[in-house]
Amino acid sequence: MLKIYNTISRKTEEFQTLEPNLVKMYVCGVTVYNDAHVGHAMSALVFDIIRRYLEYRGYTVKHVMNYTDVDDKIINRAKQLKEDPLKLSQRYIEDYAKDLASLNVLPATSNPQVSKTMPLIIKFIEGLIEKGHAYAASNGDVYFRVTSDEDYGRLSGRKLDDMQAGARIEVGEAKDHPMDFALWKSAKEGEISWDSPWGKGRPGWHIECSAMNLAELGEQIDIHGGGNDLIFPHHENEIAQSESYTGKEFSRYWVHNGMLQLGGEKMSKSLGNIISIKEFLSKRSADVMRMLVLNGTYRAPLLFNDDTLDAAEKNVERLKSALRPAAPSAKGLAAESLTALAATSDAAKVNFTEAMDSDFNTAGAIAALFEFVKAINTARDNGATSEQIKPMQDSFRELAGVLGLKLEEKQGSGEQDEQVNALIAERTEARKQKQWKRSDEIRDQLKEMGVTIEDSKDGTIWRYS
RNA sequence: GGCGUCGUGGCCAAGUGGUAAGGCAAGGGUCUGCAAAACCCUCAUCACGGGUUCAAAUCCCGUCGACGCCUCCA
Repeated sequence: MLKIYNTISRKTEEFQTLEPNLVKMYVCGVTVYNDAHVGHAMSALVFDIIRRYLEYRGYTVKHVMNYTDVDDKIINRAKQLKEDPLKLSQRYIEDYAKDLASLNVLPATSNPQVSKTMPLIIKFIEGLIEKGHAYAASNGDVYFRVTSDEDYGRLSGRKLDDMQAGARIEVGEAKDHPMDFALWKSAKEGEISWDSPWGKGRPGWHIECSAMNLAELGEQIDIHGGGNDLIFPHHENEIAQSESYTGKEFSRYWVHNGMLQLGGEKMSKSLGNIISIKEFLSKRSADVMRMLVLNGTYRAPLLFNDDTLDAAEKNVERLKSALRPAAPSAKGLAAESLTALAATSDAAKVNFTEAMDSDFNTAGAIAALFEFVKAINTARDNGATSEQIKPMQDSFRELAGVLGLKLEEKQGSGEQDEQVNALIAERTEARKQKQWKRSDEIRDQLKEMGVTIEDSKDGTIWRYS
């Protein structure tokens, strides 16, 4: 039985879908005006892992991730670059899609964009006005009336009265209540805008997601996800809008990932402590980033530093060690040992599922994968043949795949391979002659080429590292 | 100040009532010409102070501390 921690109830609940075997999951994507950073990667990875596990559990997952391509920041950046805002955002949408692909994140089922959802957004706002949940101000802005929603604040656990202390009405705003938020913002001179019943303008941030949800998944969804920095006000406001509009419970489960921490602080554009996904991938592999996430708890802050990354890298290497073949000359394992091996494999698989069922306890799932590693490596050390360990390796690889780990050994060109093989042949000959100096020279040379070698009774094996 | 999450070995981190998973690092060993990898062994009583209970890291109260949100943010 899969259990998921639900932000709105602050409890871990049994997971039940609205429709049998179908999960409708909406995850807040990014505002596209700059390179995405590893904090975005964390969120994308968390929901990729959740999606993959749900699919492994037999669900069909409709995974929607939006792109906010209409926004103040985009407009400002476009102005700076003297580029059309929609072209700019389109450029970064394609860029982000590439980043995600290079992280082995499965593409969402659909990626709606604000600029392409405009008619529904306007219709949505009109509906809210009709129902008395929103009002058009004199300046062309439209606001959501928070006092019209009795439950306002229930996701973030805030009461309207508590929130008013810090609330301010900015100059130029025409709100009835300080906490009212913009559904539609009237356009300033020369800005990109769309026609609406309230004049030229563009939608506020929150209404987009409500509208795209409705467009892609309907009135009710199973899982709504995003970073926990979005709980208030973004998700709170989404709930207010959607439930006021449809009169139905919007999302059954609210799932929020913790923030990536760089030097004890959240990594964010506004703090300027950013490492882009591209920069990261120029130094470490996608598996390492994913392992960093898997090794932690998706809801907790994730420490991103050399120590945690080095450990993640070692973890990945260790997992890979289980996939290596046995020596061709291996003499084989007795039947009873094979039975024990199969039993270990089954137990590890159960542990994996139990961990993941428990609110996606990926750290526990990784521990289960290490059970495989130990069992496979021990079997190999004890003389199992490649054939004998293969079934367990297949199970192991399948589960690693559920977490999105590729565990690929680095590949070289055929030319390189030949060169390496030639050097190894020479070294083997030198070793036969006990010419240790020459042998070690070659080993150093190979190391410089990025090749690690291992000698054993059955010969020398090597790999790119 | 308000709301929320949390504080487990040198580091990362599972575990939410019955005497502490896993990984990294460290030390010892097997293997090796030496290495490397793998394997074996060693390594914590759970921030602090009270309380509930036959029994608590796990529940309750308090203290201290960290982080997030309260303004754009994954």
